[in-house]
Amino acid sequence: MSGGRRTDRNLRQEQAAETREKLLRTAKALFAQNGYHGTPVRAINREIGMADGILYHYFPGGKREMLGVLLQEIFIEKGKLIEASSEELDNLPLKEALELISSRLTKLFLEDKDFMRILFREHEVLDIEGAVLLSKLIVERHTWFASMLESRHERGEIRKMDFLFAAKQFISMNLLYVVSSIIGINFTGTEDLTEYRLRAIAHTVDLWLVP
Amino acid sequence: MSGGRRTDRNLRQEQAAETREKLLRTAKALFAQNGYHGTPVRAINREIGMADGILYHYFPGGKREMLGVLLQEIFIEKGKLIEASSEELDNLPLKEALELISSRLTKLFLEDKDFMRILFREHEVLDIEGAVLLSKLIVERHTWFASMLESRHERGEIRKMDFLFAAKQFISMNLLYVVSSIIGINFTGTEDLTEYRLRAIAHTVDLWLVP
DNA sequence: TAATTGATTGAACGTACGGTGAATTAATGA
DNA sequence: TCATTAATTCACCGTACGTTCAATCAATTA
Repeated sequence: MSGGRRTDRNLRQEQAAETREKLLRTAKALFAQNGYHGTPVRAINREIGMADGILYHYFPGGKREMLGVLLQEIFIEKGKLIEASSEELDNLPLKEALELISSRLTKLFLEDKDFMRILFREHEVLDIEGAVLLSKLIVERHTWFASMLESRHERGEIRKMDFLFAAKQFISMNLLYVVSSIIGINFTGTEDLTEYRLRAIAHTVDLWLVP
Repeated sequence: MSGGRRTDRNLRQEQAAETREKLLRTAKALFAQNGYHGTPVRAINREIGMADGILYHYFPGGKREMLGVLLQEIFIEKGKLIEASSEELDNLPLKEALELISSRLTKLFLEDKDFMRILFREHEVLDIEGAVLLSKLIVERHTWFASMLESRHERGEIRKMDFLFAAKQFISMNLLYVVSSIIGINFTGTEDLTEYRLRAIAHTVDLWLVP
């Protein structure tokens, strides 16, 4: 109207993309809040104030396709986080290194806690191997962490031990808390995550440092 | 007919109890196989070859009531298992004691693995605090285990450390494997449970024994 | 302006499910 | 034998859900 020609090439495309994006964001929020099975397609449409058919215009595969798209999104994001600055860890003292690893691992899962719950509680709805991707992510960290421990041993910082298992143990302890909090069953006897993590690290350092 | 008086007091009661029991056993099997939400009431009735209304005759609360009954059953059973022979552990060498604890913990969860999955994946269907009971069961083991460690330290068998946390760590490592296998996501990078447990124990003993 | 394209609508479909209740059947006790 | 009791049947209800599609509307283009 009052504006000039056309500020963007096509308004339609732009609005369509916006609608699609709104659908995705709303679905993610509702999935997080009520779970996948707990979220009717209608609730998503209603939430953005559009009619029932709209979701199938953008996602012919329906609800399931949306979940797939969202999971891929999440995994790409997580991948970036965990890859960040692997080498700087080597130069930190054991305690700080453990602290960093622990906090990253925790963040990795808990920053999308409500949504991640779908992976744990409803992952049978996925044909794609979301679960496999996730466990690969973790298992690869085991060997990576173990080799870090080994080099620390060679530097004389920590005692000799089964490094792979030490890595598994440390990661397990952190993971169990996270998994517990995601599936809603407290296995660790702790409410306060930060305190738990700090004590876990102190305990581990105490056992690992050369006597 | 050919038999004498009446071998049992009342045939009706007997058959009714049998029907009720058949319903429970069938429900447990189907719940384990397909999950709670994945098991229609009709499937249970069809499986025992009876009509649709029958389930509500014995369980007015429907499907949900059945799950409640089954969970109580399971928890009573588990309680008995974990209580067994606490003191004999004290007299075993560290390695054997850890082995026993680890195997009991594993058995506790895995002997009803398929059914336990409901607790982890669908426990939101329960008003009753099945999850709370379960975590209590675990957390109480932490302190029990920690005090066992402390007395071993006083006997000079193991080094000084944060005993509560040592207990948590050991139990966590075992639990994570079990939880992984129940929810179907491999967090431990291991397929063979027995080997995993043995190595975990060897690693732990190595760290704990007095140098 | 007129034709075209595709985004959006909303009523409707089919199905699966949990649940109900009056009718039926068979065992029980008088 | 007959009345009573309760186990069992099954047709039926209401609802929630995922999904479809012909119709409508608005933006774009010729």
